[in-house]
Amino acid sequence: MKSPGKGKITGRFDADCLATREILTRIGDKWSVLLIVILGEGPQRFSELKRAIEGISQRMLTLTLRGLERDGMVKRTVTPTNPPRVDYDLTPFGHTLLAPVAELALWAQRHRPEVQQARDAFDRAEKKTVGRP
Amino acid sequence: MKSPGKGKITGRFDADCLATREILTRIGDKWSVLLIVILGEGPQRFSELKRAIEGISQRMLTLTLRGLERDGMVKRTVTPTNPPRVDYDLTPFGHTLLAPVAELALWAQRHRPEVQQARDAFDRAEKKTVGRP
DNA sequence: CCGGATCCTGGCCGATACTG
DNA sequence: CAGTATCGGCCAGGATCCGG
Repeated sequence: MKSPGKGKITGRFDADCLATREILTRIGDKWSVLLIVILGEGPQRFSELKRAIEGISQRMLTLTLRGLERDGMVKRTVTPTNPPRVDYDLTPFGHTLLAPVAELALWAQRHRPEVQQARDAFDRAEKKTVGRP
Repeated sequence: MKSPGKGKITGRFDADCLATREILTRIGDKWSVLLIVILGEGPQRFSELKRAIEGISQRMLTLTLRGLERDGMVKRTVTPTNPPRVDYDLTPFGHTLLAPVAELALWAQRHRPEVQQARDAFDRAEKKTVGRP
């Protein structure tokens, strides 16, 4: 988030929407939710995660994990063998987030056709408005 | 694009996580959730929304509303008086999204202190690691 | 194997000005 | 009042090299 202090948003949603925006900024990025869901199935090492996701860059995987770790949702465990081994796991706190996130994911899966349909209809309508022969 | 035709992400999350990413891309932006919540209280006209949010630019309000309308979550109603009047409202479909979103928002409000705390702890620990006197 | 550092690009978003 | 158009800054995020 940005620096608060000047942050007056609506007046009545003050704390509520600030909190919501904060968490949405965390998990609303490109990879966080996916990581949370995958880690929800059990601990994984770095390279497993990287292979599991397959579209993510090493950099973003590291950054996203760091962010989640910083907010207490992910636990990072280093085993100083050679070569080194690093495992990531959801904390109990992270698990409490898993529930509402899964809820949202479920909604997404259930209603995807409707969204697609609405989207197509909208685009068709727009095209008609624009293309006036 | 990596593997055209055979888009394999994780193998089993294929459709699920695609759908999730799609919806998160929609509502994970800067203003969508806020708009959904506000519109959840009833229909509002453009200028009311603009005043209600107070930090949003005219441009982003328009764009966000368009996006939500495109996906079938918001209904736009024009009353061709003079000056013109445009009302926005959640569709029934939009209302079904309101529930899981509210769930998430609730989580955010409930757990904000813990996040803050974890964040602080993490930053302190990092500082200790860096600053070796 | 893990992840830090650096460069670079696309797009998001805000500010402003202009139409109907 | 409601919306479009244009410009510009900023940052997320991908590619790559390097170091432990």
